[in-house]
Amino acid sequence: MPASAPHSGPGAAPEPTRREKQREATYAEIVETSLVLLRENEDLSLRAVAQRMGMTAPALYRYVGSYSELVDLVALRIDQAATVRFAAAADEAAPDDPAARLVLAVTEFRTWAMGSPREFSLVFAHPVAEPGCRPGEPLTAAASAELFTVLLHDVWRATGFAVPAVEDLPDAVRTAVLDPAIPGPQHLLPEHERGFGWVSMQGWAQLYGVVALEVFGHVDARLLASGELFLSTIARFAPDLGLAEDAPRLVALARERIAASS
Amino acid sequence: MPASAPHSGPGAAPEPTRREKQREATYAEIVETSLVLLRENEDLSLRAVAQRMGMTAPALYRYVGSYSELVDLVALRIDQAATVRFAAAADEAAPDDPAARLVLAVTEFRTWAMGSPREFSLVFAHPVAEPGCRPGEPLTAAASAELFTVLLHDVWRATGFAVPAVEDLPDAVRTAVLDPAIPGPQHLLPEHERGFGWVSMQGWAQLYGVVALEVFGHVDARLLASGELFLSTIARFAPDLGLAEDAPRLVALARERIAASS
DNA sequence: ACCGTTACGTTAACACCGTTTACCGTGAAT
DNA sequence: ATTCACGGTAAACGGTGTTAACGTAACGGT
Repeated sequence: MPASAPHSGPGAAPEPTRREKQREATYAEIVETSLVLLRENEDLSLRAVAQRMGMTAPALYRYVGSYSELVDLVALRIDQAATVRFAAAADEAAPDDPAARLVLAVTEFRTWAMGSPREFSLVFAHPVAEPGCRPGEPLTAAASAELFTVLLHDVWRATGFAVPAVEDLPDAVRTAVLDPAIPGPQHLLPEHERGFGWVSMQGWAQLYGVVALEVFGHVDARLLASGELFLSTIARFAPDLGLAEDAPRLVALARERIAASS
Repeated sequence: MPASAPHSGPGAAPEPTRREKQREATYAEIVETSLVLLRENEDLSLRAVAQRMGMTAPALYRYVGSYSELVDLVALRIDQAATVRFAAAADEAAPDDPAARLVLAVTEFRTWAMGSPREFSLVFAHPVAEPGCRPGEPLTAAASAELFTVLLHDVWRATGFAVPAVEDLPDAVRTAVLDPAIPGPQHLLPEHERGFGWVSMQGWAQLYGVVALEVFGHVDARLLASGELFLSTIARFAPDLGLAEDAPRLVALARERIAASS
């Protein structure tokens, strides 16, 4: 370990050397080139990425250990990029309207997924959990999940919807809720309010479920295009979030956004 | 076209000649060999299938037009085989207990999916809908979907749960419901009762969603193993099926089955 | 019973893939 | 100025889907 740079006190910034910056740059270029390939509907391969960068395939092995490692990296990057898109959608609503913010974000999630099915598959339909992955480990590609959790949390603060008591939860749920796998505001909650995490997971299951169903097309094509299945999912979940009164407005908001993006 | 066989009246059975039977046999052997490969966690490739059959890869092109066509065929076969498994699970309940039959079948669906993630992915996380697929076309690999529709229909006949009026449905939903993409008992319903199809689709979305989420592991691993997310989905949907009173019993039934299979 | 046609299988080859090996120039560090 | 790790290359191995050319055996009609 080169303690290299002078004038760097212990714990100071890593002081990236020229080599390191160069390396970091090509690292980023590799991932970015992969994104371009996906966007242009060509298949992602080491040779294709290398060729677009003016390199040869074996050179990439100086940066990634294997093809699947590249895929993991790309999936992480996609998740990040998509998340800023979701966040931007949320920001189209007023800051004091957390329900609208949540609805806009999840609607953007659906729009993005249906417009970028390859990317969606890479991030959300991948064998993310190896059997050897020990339980309780934080999930990868969780930036979007964290965003949705935060937005849901804001709704909770606004409506104060009912949340199950921690002691009433089944054992497995309680231990999972007390030690969340997704980073976010749950960690700051007092233990007796951690039931919120359970509602959050159920909501995520609803959202992921209907979007995956639509993306993979296991539903009537006409229904799919209209987005009514997605809208009905929102409408059905709204009451659990203390938004029974707001449901028509929120569904209209989502419907409008879907219509605008098609 | 050889009108070949003698004594074959018009419209009679195709009277399969020896060649045709032989062809059909190898056709089936190809698919069956593919299933074995999947079951043994080896990757499905034309060469691997051919080798196991004592043939060479190009010979398979006499039967399938391409690799992806083989995959489609295998997916169809998997769906069929899995469906008989789900039906067998349903038959473990009394014939006059349609709610239990439905719950056992969907629980078996989850168990199967988590035990055979490769097969599940092949059938349910595949680009089933090409952009050129015109709307209203019957879905492939719909045997399981049809089974669940039938079971749900039996529940409806028993409990008579509320179903939306056809004229109240959004346009896209109404046209889809009046001309269902999934074969099943909906076709026999009078038009004013076709709202059942909408409930059926919503239920399918719930089931598919939570199972896909669990299979692809985008949820806390401990939660996943316990199956509580799946159970809560059942509990949440039961009231919509007129099974509010029955919910605890049905959830207990599902929980018991999950515990037995792990 | 013969013959032509058709179906079914082979081998060889092409283009692509991930991955490993051996080699080598350049640039940073001592 | 020398050393040496880093970042690149070309060549090669085994694998994939796919096509072309070629043989052979079985069927159908006369």
